Amino acid sequence: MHRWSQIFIPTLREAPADAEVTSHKLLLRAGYVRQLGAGLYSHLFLGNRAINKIVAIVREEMDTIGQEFHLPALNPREIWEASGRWAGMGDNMFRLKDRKGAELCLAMTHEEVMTSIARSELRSYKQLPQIWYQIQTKFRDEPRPKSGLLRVRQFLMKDAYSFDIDEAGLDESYAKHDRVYRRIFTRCGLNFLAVDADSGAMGGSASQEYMVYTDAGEDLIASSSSGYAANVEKATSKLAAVEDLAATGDGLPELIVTPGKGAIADICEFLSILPSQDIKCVAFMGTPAPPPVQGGTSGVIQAPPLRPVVAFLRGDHQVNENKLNAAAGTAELRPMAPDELELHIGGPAGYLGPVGISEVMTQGSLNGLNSGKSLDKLKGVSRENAAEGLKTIVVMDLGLEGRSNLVAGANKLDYHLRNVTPMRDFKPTMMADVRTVNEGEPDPIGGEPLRIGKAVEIGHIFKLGYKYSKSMGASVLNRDGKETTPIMGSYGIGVERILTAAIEQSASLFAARGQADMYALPPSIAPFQVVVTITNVREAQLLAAGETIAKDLSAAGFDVLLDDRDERAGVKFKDAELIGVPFRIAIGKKLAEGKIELLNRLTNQTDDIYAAEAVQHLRAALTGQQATIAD
RNA sequence: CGGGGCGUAGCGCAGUCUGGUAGCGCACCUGGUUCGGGACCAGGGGGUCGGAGGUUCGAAUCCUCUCGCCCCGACCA
Repeated sequence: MHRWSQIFIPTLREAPADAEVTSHKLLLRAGYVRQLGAGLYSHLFLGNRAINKIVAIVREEMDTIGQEFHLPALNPREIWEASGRWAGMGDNMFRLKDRKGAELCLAMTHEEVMTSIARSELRSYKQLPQIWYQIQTKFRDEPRPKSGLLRVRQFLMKDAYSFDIDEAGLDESYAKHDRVYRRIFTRCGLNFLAVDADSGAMGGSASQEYMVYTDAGEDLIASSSSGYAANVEKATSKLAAVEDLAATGDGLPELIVTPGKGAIADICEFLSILPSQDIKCVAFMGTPAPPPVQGGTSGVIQAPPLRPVVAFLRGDHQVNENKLNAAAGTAELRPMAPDELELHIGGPAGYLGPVGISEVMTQGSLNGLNSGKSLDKLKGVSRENAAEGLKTIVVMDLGLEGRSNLVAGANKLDYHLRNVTPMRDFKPTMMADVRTVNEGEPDPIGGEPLRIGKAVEIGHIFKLGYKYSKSMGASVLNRDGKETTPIMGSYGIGVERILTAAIEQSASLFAARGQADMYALPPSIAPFQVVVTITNVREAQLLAAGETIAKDLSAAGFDVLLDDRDERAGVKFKDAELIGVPFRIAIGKKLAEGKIELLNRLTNQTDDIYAAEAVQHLRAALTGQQATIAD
């Protein structure tokens, strides 16, 4: 039992002006944290208590599948060179030198250290599988720390790594983590979603993120009631059928004069067609993605040429640059300049179309390009940014598949074409899903409308494959006595983000009830489960009753904070609310009838109960609140 | 790194344009009244105005440089 009169809980009536995000304001006002610098926070008593409760849950659940380690946060340069990430991490890694001048870094993650242990210790398939985890401080020199505890430069992460002999083993380790993660987040009282994540250009192995919907989040996710959930970077949807236009004339592409109708809205109005009957063109120059396996390169490499990447989509669709990057093998896209449009497509902005692009790269050439082979060049071109004359990568979105008689730019100022039918009138390098899903579209599995919203990522599980075990040379002997590279997975949970997400989630519920800037934490992670508020400590009976009840609750195993301060009741009620403790017992006037007041802040329900029955009532309220954990 | 904003008491702010030696609310300390929803009265403590340099008789205020923090974007295994 803790006495409020003797502990340090610096609550603030007003939030510092620097805090903008709800959870940030509340964490500061409630005295959970204080800021030391950009992306650096001190956890005070309450904050640390909440974090410790989260850590305890994570540990308890992780111990059911893995073994806890504790690795150094300070790492020598060598192991990061071995994996190729000393250079790859760039400015995001904190680097320093020791007194001898040896280079070190503060680890952003621990694939390297774990793999180095595996490399030197694991010898036989009989030792596999292994799941090793730790709960430890990570350092990342974020370009822009923000949103309180959401994006910081030093934070607690539970990171786990699995080593298996084969893919089937990895699948199992991955599934174990998925199961355990769901239990952890459920026990922490979060309303979360597991979503398909963009596994990036490398490898293409599976990856799943655990997200909590909140406006404070930085990711956009799409989900539906049928259980579909995906990061918008990757999400897709079913498309309702669109009625094609009837052919005109001989049914072949027909040039029409459309002066000043460069915008889709204008051309649609001009021709009385729907945007879905028009072909949109989005053109980029793309920086090639790095090759799949990185070496420990330290020399200067000549930058590979930019690639002309042109996407054609339905007029009412938006291009998704992540998907387009994946399709074109690029890492970054910038819009084409007018002379590049002319060069690679052959038309002016506003009148770009797929018909008549003379130099379309073939799928085969693109594959070759992505594996670092031959360049499929366009002859006789000289412009610095013209990608050394690379042929144009034309990507047709699947939303155009099977369509006919569409309207498209004619690659000629003030002209469009009608009767454009994909595959007959033009052939792209490839067809791919490169559009962004929209709110309300039917999801691809159950056809239920998609909800799109911001979310914060609280965990991520990832099938790493052989990237680290191979580059760092870990191997074991298999059943046949042959050297075999173990396959790895890595799995992370952001501990502070669980706290932040829980506050955001609760605050939005309170806001919906009309109570601004209020929240209550789930009992499992709240710094205290209950506050016993003695409304007036100068009344001996109230004080004595409060002491007794707090002692009884404490003896019964609850985390109790006794507010024995000599303050007015209003101040104490306000503070009890601010610190987000889910239950409050008020000892006041009704004690004359032997009664006290139990407030469940999660349900906003108040009950008068007999003082002598406080323990049983709180126990009942707590179990009623405890989320059921399904296995 | 590009764009924007802000640094004055623990927190929120005014004062800066037009230079004259710093103020308000909350918090804090003392005394009194009050006591179930951030009390009231009286008295009090606390600030080299982010830092450095310059202009001036005189700088929170003008000029130069610099540091820090926040927001948008870029970035974010």
